[in-house]
Amino acid sequence: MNATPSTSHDDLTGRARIRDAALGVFAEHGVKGATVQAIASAAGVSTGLIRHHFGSKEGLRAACDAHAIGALLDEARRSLEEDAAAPGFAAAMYQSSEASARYLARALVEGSRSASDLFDAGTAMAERFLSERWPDRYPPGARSTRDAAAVMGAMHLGTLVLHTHLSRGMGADSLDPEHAPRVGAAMVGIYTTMADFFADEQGQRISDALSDGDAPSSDPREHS
Amino acid sequence: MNATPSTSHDDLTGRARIRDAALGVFAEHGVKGATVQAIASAAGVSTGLIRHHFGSKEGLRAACDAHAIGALLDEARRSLEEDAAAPGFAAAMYQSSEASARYLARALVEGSRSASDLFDAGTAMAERFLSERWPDRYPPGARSTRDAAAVMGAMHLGTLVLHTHLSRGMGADSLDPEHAPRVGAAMVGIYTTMADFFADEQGQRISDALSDGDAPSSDPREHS
DNA sequence: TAGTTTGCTACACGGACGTGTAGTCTGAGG
DNA sequence: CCTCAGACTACACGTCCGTGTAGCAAACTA
Repeated sequence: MNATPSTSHDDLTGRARIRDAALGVFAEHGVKGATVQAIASAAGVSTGLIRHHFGSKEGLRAACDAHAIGALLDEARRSLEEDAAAPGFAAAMYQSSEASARYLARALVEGSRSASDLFDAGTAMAERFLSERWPDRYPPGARSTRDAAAVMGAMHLGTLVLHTHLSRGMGADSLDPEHAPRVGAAMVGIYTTMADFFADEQGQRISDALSDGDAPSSDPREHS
Repeated sequence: MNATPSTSHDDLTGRARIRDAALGVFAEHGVKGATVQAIASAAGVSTGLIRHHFGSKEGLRAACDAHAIGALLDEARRSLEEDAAAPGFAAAMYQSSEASARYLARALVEGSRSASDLFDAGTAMAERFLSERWPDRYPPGARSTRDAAAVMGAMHLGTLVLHTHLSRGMGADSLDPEHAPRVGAAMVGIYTTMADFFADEQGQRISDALSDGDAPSSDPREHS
């Protein structure tokens, strides 16, 4: 009767087929853009069966949230309670399926409780990571620390949410496990390269201008 | 009769009010989730007037694309044709209104021709920026260069697309011109800090693992 | 002043979609 | 053999929403 327990003990059944189909259709067209008819067709069942199993479209969406994000969220919260830096969380994110990743990307934009909680958990982990390792630059609880943690979360998840455009630019599916490491490698390269840039004279001017509160004039690509 | 030319010579009129209202409703609920009735109510007009001015819902969407993204796209393309690094483009992005930024964020996820073109233009600028400044690390046309440019674009635009979550984490609207510079400042800090991290012993291991093609095990927050 | 265009509204049509209902089939338990 | 529960389907209902039509009032033209 409850939704979460039967997420994986019962797979291959109609219920699981519907959920997997919904994951894909929701990810591609959004919750509003997806129709139960399209999901039913993709799963090879009738619309009535969806209602039978999930009660309503919103119930199906909640089940998708629980399946695609719930496990990640649990892992993230477990990592936050432990003292050690999260080994399980990163592993869980990596082994989450491509379909779940696409769904999560949509959920982050369309607004989902689970997705928001996951973002907040990631931000909390980033804040602890920063303030434990560089307590002088990122004092725990300071505004600059919270800013940096939130921006870091947004930047990293940006590669997930914008995977369509990212894949187009890379010439390969950025969510495919075969190509995904290229994203991480590129990020490391960007970090070191941009650090050099902002240490230079011109980059320093931009950095100073940003600290003052006005826009720079020659930074290629800044957020809106 | 044609749609694009009258985007700004005629403001304050009903047409402009509809367009501005649509920008907000589309940004908040998505194109599918938005109803012409809701847009009409927000603009204080009837649904018939929307049809009179824009022909259809899709026509209104195209007008929103042209208004919110067209100017940015023109500026980006102009910057790409010139040799100098884009001063006008960054300035245009900064002075684009908050409503346009929200709309662009949605358009990037829901799929819009203009938004995709803008992402590609930004990626092209980033690629030129990288390969001109560090030709040894980022040779023009190399796969690693294209990867880095695309990832850089996705990361920077991630702070725009995920502005809802980012604002929650920062405790202030990240799109508000008053608080937006904090985002840029945080990014600069993250670049320098993470460069230090990846230069360390532990970070080096992660960096090496990413270059090999398998997932690391202790990086807090990696893309899916 | 008559005619035309333009901005705008009210209202109805038709289709799509979420939801509700009744019913069939299969398999397990007594 | 009976029955009862669960999986599953077919079909109808009601509503929402995009679209189409008709028409009014003001402004501009001649």
